[in-house]
Amino acid sequence: MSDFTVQDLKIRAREGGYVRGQEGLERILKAALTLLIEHGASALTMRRIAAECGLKAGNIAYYFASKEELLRELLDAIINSFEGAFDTIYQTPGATPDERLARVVTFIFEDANTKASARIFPELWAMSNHDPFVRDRVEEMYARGRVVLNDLIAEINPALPADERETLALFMSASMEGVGFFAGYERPASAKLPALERIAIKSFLHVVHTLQPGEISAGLKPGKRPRAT
Amino acid sequence: MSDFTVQDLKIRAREGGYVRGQEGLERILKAALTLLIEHGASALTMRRIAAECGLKAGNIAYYFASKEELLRELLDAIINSFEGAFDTIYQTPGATPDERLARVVTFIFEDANTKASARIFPELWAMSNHDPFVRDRVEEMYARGRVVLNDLIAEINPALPADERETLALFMSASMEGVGFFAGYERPASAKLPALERIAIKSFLHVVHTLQPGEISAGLKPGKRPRAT
Amino acid sequence: MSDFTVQDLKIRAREGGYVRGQEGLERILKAALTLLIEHGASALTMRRIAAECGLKAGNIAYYFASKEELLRELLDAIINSFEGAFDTIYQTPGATPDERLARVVTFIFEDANTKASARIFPELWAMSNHDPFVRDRVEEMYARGRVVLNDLIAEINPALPADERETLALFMSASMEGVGFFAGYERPASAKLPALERIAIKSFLHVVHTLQPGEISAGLKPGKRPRAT
Amino acid sequence: MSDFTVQDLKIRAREGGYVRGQEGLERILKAALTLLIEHGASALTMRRIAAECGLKAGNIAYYFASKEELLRELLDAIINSFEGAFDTIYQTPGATPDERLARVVTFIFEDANTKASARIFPELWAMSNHDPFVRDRVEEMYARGRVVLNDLIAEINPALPADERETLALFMSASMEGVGFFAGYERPASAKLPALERIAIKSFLHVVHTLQPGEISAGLKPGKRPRAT
DNA sequence: AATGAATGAGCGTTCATTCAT
DNA sequence: TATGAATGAACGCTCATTCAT
Repeated sequence: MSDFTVQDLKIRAREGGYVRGQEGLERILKAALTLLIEHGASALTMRRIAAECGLKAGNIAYYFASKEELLRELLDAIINSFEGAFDTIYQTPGATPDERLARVVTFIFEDANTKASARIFPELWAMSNHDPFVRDRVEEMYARGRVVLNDLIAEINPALPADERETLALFMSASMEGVGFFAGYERPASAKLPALERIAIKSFLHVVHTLQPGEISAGLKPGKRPRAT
Repeated sequence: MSDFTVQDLKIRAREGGYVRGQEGLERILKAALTLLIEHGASALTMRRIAAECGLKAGNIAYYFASKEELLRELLDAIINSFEGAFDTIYQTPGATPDERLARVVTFIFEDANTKASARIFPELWAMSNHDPFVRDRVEEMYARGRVVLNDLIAEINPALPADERETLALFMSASMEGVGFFAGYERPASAKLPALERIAIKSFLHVVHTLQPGEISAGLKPGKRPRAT
Repeated sequence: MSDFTVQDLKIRAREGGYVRGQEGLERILKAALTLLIEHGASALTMRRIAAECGLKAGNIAYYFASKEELLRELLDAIINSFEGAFDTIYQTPGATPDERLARVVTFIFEDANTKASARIFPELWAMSNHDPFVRDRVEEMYARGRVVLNDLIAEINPALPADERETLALFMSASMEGVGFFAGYERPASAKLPALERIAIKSFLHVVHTLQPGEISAGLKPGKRPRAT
Repeated sequence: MSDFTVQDLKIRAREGGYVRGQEGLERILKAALTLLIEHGASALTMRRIAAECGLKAGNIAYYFASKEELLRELLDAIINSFEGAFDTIYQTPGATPDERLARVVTFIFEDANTKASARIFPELWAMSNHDPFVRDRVEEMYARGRVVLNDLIAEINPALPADERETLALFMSASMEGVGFFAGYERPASAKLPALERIAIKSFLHVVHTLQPGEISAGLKPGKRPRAT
């Protein structure tokens, strides 16, 4: 995933379609992805997509009943691609759980330094604000990504109950996403990515190792907690 | 700021205008903000803004020479409002630096649970991607917010050199922003915000207290570091 | 007239108006004329006129009930100015009628080489195509200019009946106007103006001197006539 | 050409289009020409053109990428039409050069008495004032028309040097244009066209026959010349 | 006498979509 | 499959005009 490009877009097979039809479908979706990356969601007009893939606007209607349908298929393809990358990379073997956790962080940060990720994710976030379909798909993607973190937390800190484990995974995932936004590809702070990565690994490992069951549960005044650490 | 709403938008005074003109200006910018929050940046068309505030499109052009100018004034007003809130809240006195840091985290997370923040910030991020003006203003706002974190880090861990302090402030700020995205207002995980807040406070305080000068500098394999924690 | 500028615009006195009112009126009309000369009839919008004279668009409505009224007053002022110039210069004394006719031609050609004339007249012609008011005023102006030519023709060739005299005056006037269009100020052929002037004088004088009564009347095949000359 | 109408507009073939597309193109340009003739250049708005030819404004944009492009194609079509007419009529054989010159004058004056010419040319002149593209195309058209006059002058008065011949052709062309403006179709003086035509033929033939080489060159006081005729 | 504020109509243009070919 | 042609709605913006201040 750290070098995901337009070429890697995973596009659904066309039901009962001929080879030619599948080709057209892929050309259209890859053109749309290129535009999304290079010029943002506002560039996703039927005409521009058509121009980008050498077809005419009218022809796109043959493949997609509406623009909305096109966008949803594009979103599916994008998310499938990222999820595929997640699967591959999370399976990377590592000596200890700590090392494997560190490796996941490294991978996420490398990905954030990628043009495709740095451009696509903010667009997805903005879209998901007002399009429930996008919101659900994006949420689903992240949930799937958190599974790996969850497993690692369970290995490192088996005493932690499942819901607290999930909250912790969410914290780490969200934290890394935030760092990606601020210090990703072409961001002014992107030079600080290695240092941020070390901070992330250090603090994540510490909290995973030291979090006590019940420590983050409700009823405790958050303002008081810190001193206890 | 944690309950910032459209009503709180800080709008510049109109020079030499009548009362009616000032009202018009405020109606327009508040209508634009409402649309941004409720329907996203793509809803910011002159006609929709006009309809939202009960004016006609031509009259909007009387107040703003171009749509771009309107958007920039809106952005200024939004950011001024947030910065004003920052100032107020950061000045809240606290017993110890740890407590004040915890309070900042609490504040940020409360704000993330606000509809306005949860809706506005993702839009700003998406706009930033293709509008340098937006990017600069947003970046400037966050930089200003990091100053407070910086000061707190310096109090807690005076040995840390300035650049590492800044990187750490960036990490915390970005981390909180990410959590806000995932667990903010109307997000499925928003119920977990209190727990996430405790994790954030715990891990931030730990890393601020324990980070050694040079520890995050280049030359160290990030994959090896974690074990040291 | 050969050095007519915006400053020379003759503006009607404002009935019962105060000094200040007269000033405003003149500022507006001179601004309009400047725009007409510099940027053409399409630049004559209320806003641009207002901006040109330092007023606001709303204020122009105080002086002129409508844009049409403004344009008609502008047209009156322009035509009065040109007619005034006609009067002055046609009265220039000359030794012989031939010399006076030559002097008129010289004057007309000098005027054609003027920025104001070269810019204003084509606009007037275009306007007059679809605005009867403009057409009538322009026609009236030229008719008045032809009176002088008429008198000169009567002096040189007294045998010519009045209607043929008028036709001849019309021919000369129209001919000069055409040359002005092709070789006037900033036209590619404007360097040829002196030579064109000599051709005009030579041919006009010849035809005025030699035209026989009835020679141009109907009933004669125009295709046959030439050989008789 | 003397009876050039909208129907005769020469419109370029549409490449690779359907029959329907060619029809659409012609409907649009003819509608535009009709508006230019009937209501002037200011009537050439996309919506009015669309209404005139029974299409919708959006469809005009399908044929022409911009209004400017439409206007340029219209101008090309108009000028091609006039030039085509020029070619046809100038080739008309005539007994003597004098007769052929007279015939050209007759033709030009007949054309001036045409609604299309009387309306189109003033608009073209006005457009020329602020649109270099129009200026160049119009100038080119007239230059092409002058070639015929040039050839006739060379036949009648071979001693005249080329540049003086060209100046003389310009004078005649401009003179006729001016007469067309004053006495063309629907002008109050249009009844006098036959008489003006005879004057033109008489005076043109005289000056072409009698002009001496060098006579119109610089150095001679124009005010003195006339007496010599 | 002048400005500020507002309107309704229209501008050139782009958009997603439909449908015949 | 693919294009050409057409539509209706909306876009940002300018216009002349009106009216309260």
